[in-house]
Amino acid sequence: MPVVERNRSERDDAPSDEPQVVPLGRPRDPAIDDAVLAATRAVLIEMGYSKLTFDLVARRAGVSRPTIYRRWPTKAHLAHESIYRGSALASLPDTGDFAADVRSMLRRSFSSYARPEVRAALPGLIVDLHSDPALRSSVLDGLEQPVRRHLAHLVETAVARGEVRADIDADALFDALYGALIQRVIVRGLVDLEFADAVADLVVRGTRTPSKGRADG
Amino acid sequence: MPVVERNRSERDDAPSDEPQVVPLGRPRDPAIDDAVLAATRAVLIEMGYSKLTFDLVARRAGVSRPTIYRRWPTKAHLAHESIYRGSALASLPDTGDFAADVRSMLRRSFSSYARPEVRAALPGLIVDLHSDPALRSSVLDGLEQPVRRHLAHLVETAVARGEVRADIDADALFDALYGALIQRVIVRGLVDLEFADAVADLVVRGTRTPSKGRADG
DNA sequence: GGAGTTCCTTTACATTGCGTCACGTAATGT
DNA sequence: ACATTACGTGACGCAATGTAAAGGAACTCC
Repeated sequence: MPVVERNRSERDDAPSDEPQVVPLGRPRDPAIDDAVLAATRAVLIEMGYSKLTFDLVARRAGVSRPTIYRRWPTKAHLAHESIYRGSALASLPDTGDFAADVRSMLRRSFSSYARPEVRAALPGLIVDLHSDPALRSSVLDGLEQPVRRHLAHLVETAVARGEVRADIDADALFDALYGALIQRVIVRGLVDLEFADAVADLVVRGTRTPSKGRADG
Repeated sequence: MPVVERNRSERDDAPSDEPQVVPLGRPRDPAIDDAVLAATRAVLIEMGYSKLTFDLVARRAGVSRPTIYRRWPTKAHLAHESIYRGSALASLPDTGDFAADVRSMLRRSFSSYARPEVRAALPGLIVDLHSDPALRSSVLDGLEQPVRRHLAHLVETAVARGEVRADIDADALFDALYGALIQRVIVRGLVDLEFADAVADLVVRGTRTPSKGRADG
């Protein structure tokens, strides 16, 4: 689900009902995509986002610079797609146990953020997203919005069960949960899974209706 | 309290007991410092951190490029000091009311982060701090550590009063509170003070000992 | 098989920011 | 006067950017 509008359309597995336009000319070499993205991840890990350059990635991938430009218009696009691979965040938990579901969501996100290339790329990506609203919205639509919406759903049903206070704002809750995660893993560089559990526990306690507060630890 | 080691030492108001070394030669023009930092803030707001350039700041401040290099070695140093001015975070609240103190802390930090130049600079600064451990530690020592320590003190006394559970980790609590704030204000760009209050309330509720949970909204 | 199209590489180019230097002049202290 | 530092000007080599031209390669359609 590439966020980027590639020059050549219809390369992806989207099973559209369109008449399946077969592209003309020599096809792109898929091995080059993989090599470039892998090289990008390697450079991100070893040198960080700010020292990531097209030239460096090109040399490392054994590919020419114009070839990379043909696929990704900016460093942000390149870095984003390089860390997107493997972020299979499908199948969001919905067991009916609010605390367990929140904890599970946060754990999955934690393991995504904990990857070294993600830790190296995210802050720089956030900077660039500020100056490219188009990329920003497509990144968010693809990655963040589904999770945000799912949390809103979990909150809604938990409120209906009387388990969570009705004045809880799911949007603010998401920012609190994921902001904490980002601060811990990305900014501070600490990758302790216990933190994710602690934050989930803390926040879930905070959302509970006072009457139904359980007394366990 | 500049985080940067300037070339010319002892320029600041630190009332050291040293024999007060008077610098030789022509003194630095303080007006240049102000002009450059103001220009930096302006460029940050108008163009963002990634497009902030020594040349741009120099032209805007009516100053030569080498003059800026003489004072600040890197863009990160320059940006940091430009947003540091006015971040008077002295006098941390300690009234004995845990909830009120946490809320007060977050509100103050909120108003710091809400400044447009801070919002524009922070993510880029975080990136650069990753590749410059020296700058990183001096920035954190000056800005974050005092707040972090103060929160630890508040937690400690609240635990002693039986108001907060003993297994609460103050360090994790700080990351949760300030991560949420950063996510909301810096990453998402929303500057609603209500969020700061909501997060403080949420987290404080989560820290309470079950037995002493109050039943108000 | 040929035409048309796109991919890829190589080489090159102008542009921009970086970081530093040398020079001349100005402003302070001893 | 003298040493020392600050500042502006102009210039330098370096690196990355983004683009372009030219030539061979791979593919589809006719």
